[in-house]
Amino acid sequence: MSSANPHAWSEHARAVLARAGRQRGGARERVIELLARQPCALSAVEIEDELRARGEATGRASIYRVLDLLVEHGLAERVTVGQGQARFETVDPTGEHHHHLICERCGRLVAFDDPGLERAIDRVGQRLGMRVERHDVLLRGACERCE
Amino acid sequence: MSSANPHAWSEHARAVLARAGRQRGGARERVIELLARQPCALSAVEIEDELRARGEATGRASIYRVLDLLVEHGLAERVTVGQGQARFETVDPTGEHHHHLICERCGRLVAFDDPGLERAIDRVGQRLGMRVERHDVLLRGACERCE
DNA sequence: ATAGGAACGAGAATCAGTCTCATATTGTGG
DNA sequence: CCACAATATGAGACTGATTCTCGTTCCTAT
Repeated sequence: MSSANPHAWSEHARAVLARAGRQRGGARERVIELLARQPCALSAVEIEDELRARGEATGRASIYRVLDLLVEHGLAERVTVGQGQARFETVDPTGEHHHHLICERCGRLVAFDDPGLERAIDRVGQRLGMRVERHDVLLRGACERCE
Repeated sequence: MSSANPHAWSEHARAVLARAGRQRGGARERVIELLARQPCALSAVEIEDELRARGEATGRASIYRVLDLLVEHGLAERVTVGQGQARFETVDPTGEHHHHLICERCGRLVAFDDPGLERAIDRVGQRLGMRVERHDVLLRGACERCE
């Protein structure tokens, strides 16, 4: 789930990085632009392939660097959906966040948010005396279309 | 978190696999026995090393095969904690399950369960019209010791 | 005891992700 | 506009986990 306005996110991302003293660069620009217009999380390999397909081939190392940088600055989130690869998606500047639900029939990945779930997680953290800084929730099952 | 009674789990696992028409075999037996007595999730590599250390060296392919088989039959669960490797742990035959909380300072992995969280997840599924068959929850932060 | 399907194991292959290092860009101060 | 120092980039080697291949060995129902 990218922000409703892809442009807003990419602008925001550029601003945050500039403020952090980062110079601009082609690879970064390409990754940011691509990520900005995605409806849901992409893996690094998908990004690499997609950029190459568009004739904007970009070094793998740069892609991972940009992704790390975005995550580090809270601009993107690393989503671990499957077994072996991480996916990345933009984080809404307003701070809203969400979780995913994956249909094990068709592979569709859907984002959702739920205040009740967030509250339940907060309570767990308190109960266990742990400072929960982040949490990943992934629901697996059959989506409406596949049921 | 294995079942309170490791013996019960390994017996159960053997029974389920026998019922499924699987033959017995040394590698499987070794992995099941090892898994049965673990307090928490082990990675495939840890299993391989631990077995070798005990003089029960077992082929890597067999370990992964056994693990897949266990997951397939609902006897074990794949827990994706970090970036690059999966961990596996026994699933209690009674159906009870739990989630994990990882301390990002010391790497300690702790299991917990929480009915409130389960209820919140059920509600999300209903609200979204999805049949949620499984769910993964991972809380990341600082544990009491590290805070 | 034996045939045929399972299970095994060694090691090669794959795949995501990381690292290295030489080169190219960027932005600042002059 | 120029030089320079900091940063960004890319090719490709490398790593570590997992998967694949395939010949061998083990089970178990006749």
